Amino acid sequence: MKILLVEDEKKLASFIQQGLQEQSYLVEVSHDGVDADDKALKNDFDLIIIDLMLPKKSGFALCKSVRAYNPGVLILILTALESTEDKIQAFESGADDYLTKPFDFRELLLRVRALFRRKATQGNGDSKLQISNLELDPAGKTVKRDGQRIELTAKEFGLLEYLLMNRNRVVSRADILENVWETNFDPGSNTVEVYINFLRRKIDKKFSPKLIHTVVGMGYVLREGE
Amino acid sequence: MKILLVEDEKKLASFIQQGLQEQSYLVEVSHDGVDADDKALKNDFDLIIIDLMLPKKSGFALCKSVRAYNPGVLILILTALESTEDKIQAFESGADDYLTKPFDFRELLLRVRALFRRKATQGNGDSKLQISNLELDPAGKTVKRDGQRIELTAKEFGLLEYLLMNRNRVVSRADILENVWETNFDPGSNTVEVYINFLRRKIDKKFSPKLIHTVVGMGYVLREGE
DNA sequence: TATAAATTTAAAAAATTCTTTAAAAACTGA
DNA sequence: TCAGTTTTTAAAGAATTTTTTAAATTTATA
Repeated sequence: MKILLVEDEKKLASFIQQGLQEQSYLVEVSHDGVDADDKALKNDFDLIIIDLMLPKKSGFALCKSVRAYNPGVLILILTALESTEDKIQAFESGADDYLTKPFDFRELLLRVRALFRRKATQGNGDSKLQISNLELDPAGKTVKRDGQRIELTAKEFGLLEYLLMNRNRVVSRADILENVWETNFDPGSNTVEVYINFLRRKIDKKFSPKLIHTVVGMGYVLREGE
Repeated sequence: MKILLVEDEKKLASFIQQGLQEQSYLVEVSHDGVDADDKALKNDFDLIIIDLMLPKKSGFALCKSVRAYNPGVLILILTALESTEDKIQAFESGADDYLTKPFDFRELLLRVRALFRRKATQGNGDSKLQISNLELDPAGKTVKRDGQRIELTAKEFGLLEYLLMNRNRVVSRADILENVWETNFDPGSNTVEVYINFLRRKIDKKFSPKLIHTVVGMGYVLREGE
């Protein structure tokens, strides 16, 4: 994932850059609006993080211009201003999200992840996920097994989607909690187990082959073979 | 996993030490920056937890110096200071993560685990491992011999994966304990031997050539030749 | 070859992990 | 607010895995 960070405060920029790189994102930094516009045009970034207060070209202007020639890119606005006015203007300029300084780095990370996730489920609007006779449509939020529509709640859907994105891969409870529940910890609760059970009841019980398998001591996996 | 804890407040240090040891991490404690620097140079720690306020040598200085001669080690900074300035400085000094006091011990544990996980997944492509007609898929946690699926438990799988990563290399019982059981000591038990035999029964007994070999007095090795 | 050390094997005991159910808590929408 | 739904917590029992124990076997060496 390639990210362009546009921030003129150099210390903050390098702090954010480092943090993102540790999460193995590819990060380029630009310190003013004109340079950023240039870089954005030449490279294919997935996400552009823009500080509103920029030299040479305002964040809003940059946002608009980038959006004009690249409708697909994600844009996250950073700013010291909390005003509703500014939020509105940000979104009107084409931003996808908005974060007020000062912020906790973890929060930035959360937003970034959420944006990518959103894009991922959006981008393949027509590419449904499937395995065996189970089909999931991320756009329409529907699930079918043997052509038969199955109703899932939001969490159930999220879990199934995650398992499906990782089919044939064993995912641990921690992986699931992190990606579906978006929390890293769980002091001894069994939410995941319970939801696996919910899913099994709905998508596996009356059908064959069984798709959800538990791998004791490791996690769960969605696959056709035993 | 070996951890060095650098914290001058002795009560807090021993509290953290105890908590980490209960999670079976190996923990050494140092009460000042100079001693810590010394220890870090002589031993091969996986993680160093550093309190910023230290006698003799500041946390930042320690962090930098440790990072200079050991780029691979993980560093977690503890501090009473909440300022963004300090966070930035911490990351600039080469820290991997940052935690503000007072903290819930479980949160510390979380961070520690996350750091280890991050480190582990860095070099870890999910490419399959194989030797002769034995194949192991780290992502799907499956093992095949002659194309035939073999069921292994978590520990058996971990052991085979380790042997496979070290194929043609004799690994001692101590190596195995450290890397598969993640403990360095074993008060006169034969767990490793027992597990080697579980594995032999499952992956070698009905197949040829034999792959697991005993090197008396040294350990075990996975290889094709005798 | 005899003896001690190291390794293998099998069985049981202990510990952990999973499933399932039920009920409490937290949301949601009328 | 209230009823219905969804999500989370809790707990018991089942299933499986891990560890221990101890005896049998093999290997090294004096």
